[in-house]
Parts: sequence; C-alpha cells; structure tokens
Amino acid sequence: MPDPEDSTRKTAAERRESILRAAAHVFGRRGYVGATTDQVARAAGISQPYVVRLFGSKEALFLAVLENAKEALLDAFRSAVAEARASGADSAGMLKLLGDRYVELARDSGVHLSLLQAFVQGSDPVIGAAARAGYIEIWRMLREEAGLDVTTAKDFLAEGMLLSVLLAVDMPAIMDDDGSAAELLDAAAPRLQDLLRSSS
Amino acid sequence: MPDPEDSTRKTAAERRESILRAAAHVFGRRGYVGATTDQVARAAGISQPYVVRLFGSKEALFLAVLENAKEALLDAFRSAVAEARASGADSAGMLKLLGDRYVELARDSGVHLSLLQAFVQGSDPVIGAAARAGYIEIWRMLREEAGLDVTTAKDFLAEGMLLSVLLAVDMPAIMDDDGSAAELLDAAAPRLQDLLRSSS
DNA sequence: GTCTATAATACGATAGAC
DNA sequence: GTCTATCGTATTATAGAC
Repeated sequence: MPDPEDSTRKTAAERRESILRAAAHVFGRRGYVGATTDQVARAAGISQPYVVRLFGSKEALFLAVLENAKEALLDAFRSAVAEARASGADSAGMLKLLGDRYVELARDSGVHLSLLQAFVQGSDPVIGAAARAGYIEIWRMLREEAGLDVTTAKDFLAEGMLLSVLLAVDMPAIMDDDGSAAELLDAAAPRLQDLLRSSS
Repeated sequence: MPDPEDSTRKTAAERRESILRAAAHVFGRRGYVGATTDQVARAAGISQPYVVRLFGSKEALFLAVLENAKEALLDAFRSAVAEARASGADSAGMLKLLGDRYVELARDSGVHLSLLQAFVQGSDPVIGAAARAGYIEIWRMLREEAGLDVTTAKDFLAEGMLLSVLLAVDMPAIMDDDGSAAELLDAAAPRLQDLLRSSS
C-alpha cells in the first residue's frame, strides 16, 4: 500500500502507465529520434533519469509505446468485428464499423501518430522489425478476423494511412484558412472535425 | 571552366545536385532528425562541413530535398496528365496513368520517402509548414489539373499514402519469408516487385 | 571549391543519495 | 519510488587553411 499522504508517489505500474501516455503523445508528434526522454519526462511530470530507469532505454520505451498503440488499434477493430457479427451486418456494415472505430481513435492522436512514426523508422534494425511485424498483425486482423477480401482490406488500409498522414502533417491546423485543406480533410474523414473539437 | 585535371573538384551547382541526391536517400531512410549531415556527406563523397557550407544548415538542406521531391512528383503527374489529354483518355485512363507514374517514382525511393518523412514532421514550425503547403499543392494538382473529382482524388491519394508507408516500413524486405507481406504488397502495388528488382 | 580542426551544445544513460 | 549531479558521446556549425 503506497503512502496516501504523498500524492506525488505512485506505484511503478501506475508510473509506467502515465509515462506511456505521455510518450505516445511526444513520440507521435516529434518522432522516435526527434523526441527526447526529457520531453517525455516533463509531459509525465517526473525527472528524465526516472523515465530511462523505468524502461531501460529510449528504444525500449518506444517499443512499449508501439506495442501499446498496436493493441489499442487491434482492440478497436476487435470490438467492431464483434459488433458487426452481433448485429448480423454485411461486408459494407463491417467496413463502416471498422472505419468508425479507426476515426474515433483520433480523439487521442497518440495511437495513430506513434504507429506512423514507428512505420517511418523501417530502416532501424530493432524498431523497423517491430513495426513490420505490427503492420502485418493489423493486416491479418483485417483479412482473417474481420473477413475482408484482399481488395477491400487494401482500400480500407489505404484510407487509414491517408488519415494518419493528414493528422501527422497537422492538416487540421490550417483547415480554417485554406479551402483545399478543408476539402481534403472532409473527403478523408468527414467526422474528424467534430471529433477533434469535442476532445483535446 | 573547372580544372579538367582534377576530377574531385566540381562546380558548386554540380555539388549541390549530388548532395541533394544523397540527402534524399539518407533523409528518406533515417528521417529528418535521425539523418546526420555527416551521413549525407559520406554518401555524397565529401566532408560534413562542406554540406553545411553549401546549404547553410541541415534544415535548409532538408527543405531543398522536400522541394525537389515535390517537384519530381508534380512533374510525374504533369506528364501523366499531358499523356492522358493527348490520347483522349477518360477518367479511368487518367487515373491509371497517374498511378503508373507514381509507382514508377519508387524506382528511386528517395522521392516517396523524403516526402513522407517531411509529412511526419508536421509539428516542426518550419518543416511542418512547408510540408502542409506541399501536400496541398499535390492535392490541387490532382483536383484542378488532373481534373479528378473529390472522391476519386481522395482514393488515389490514399493508395499513394499506403504505398509510401509500405516502402517506409521496408515491407519489401520481408516479402520473401512472409505470405501476408507478399499479399499486402501485391494488393497495394502489383508491379512494385518488378520495379524494385530492375533497379537499386 | 574543399578540407581539417574544433567549438558549442544537446542528449541518453549511470551513480548514488534520500 | 524518485531526484540531483554528472559523464560520455554524437552532432551541427564555425574558423581558417589550402
């Protein structure tokens, strides 16, 4: 039982959770190399050495963030598949549910962005290997568990990559003063505006 | 007239060109932050300080690479549009020509990858702004010059993002020993295998 | 036009106290 | 469980010679 008198003291498990949340944000925005362990530490409200202490290294922390994000995405898809099956939805219904879940994840952009930041690190021996393995897990989920045919799964994934890249380049930031940006964003994810407004 | 006796001495313009080629490769693989000016210098066969000297800073070099890549992409699209118009192709024909040009650019992966690495740098004040502006230029080209309707342009761009991410994560590297990777890559860009084999 | 030497800084990681 | 102090290194950029 932790000291209830000292609110700044948490269990290691709790601390790891808040670091992972902070790290997903920072890595998602700055990238694996661009993000510093000190930025993660400040975002989590602790000291830089303690971040390294709890995860061993920056690389290990990033791998944990990647694993977390992948699981969040797979969970979202699993819940969509379950709902589609329960409601007896057809292929189009399944696709809509999957898409809705994917877009909803953007409320906490850490998931989308840290995944993408892992993908663009493909030439790193360790992170690249983990990123490829994760990507293939997602593909398998769409093909085998969601039961999408090759072309449908590919198109779905393509739309997902477009949305992720638009979030990464921060296109929503200039939506107000550029008509083309608004047109593009609205085409890529009609409901994104509302989602972003209602969160963060 | 440069000294013809000294093959290691080039004009500044020639040197800038070879640095830009090398930089597109290195930035494309390692990312803006992860790539070092020394890696670029070695790839170009010169010293690190000279790279900085010729471009002023790493950031200026990256912006030049981004500009170069964007122009290469727009040029490819312009030539597709011209060919489509000349042959009186319909909307489907235009789309196929654009797609072919896009995939062919993967022969020199520097273009696709350095563009994507710029996109994921969206939170950088300078690079992010340039990346957004470039992205919108590409969108405008598809909408206005190629004449694609919103949905068609969005779908085309989405497939492009998928291909770019697959190249970035280096999915071709594991195509041989993983059936899912091969299935995904073949769905995303059927002709990519041949292209990569016939080059680099 | 290009190099060597080096300054200045930023960052990940370790040591050790509390 | 968490911090402060600090080491070692990698990296951008500058100075100045050739």
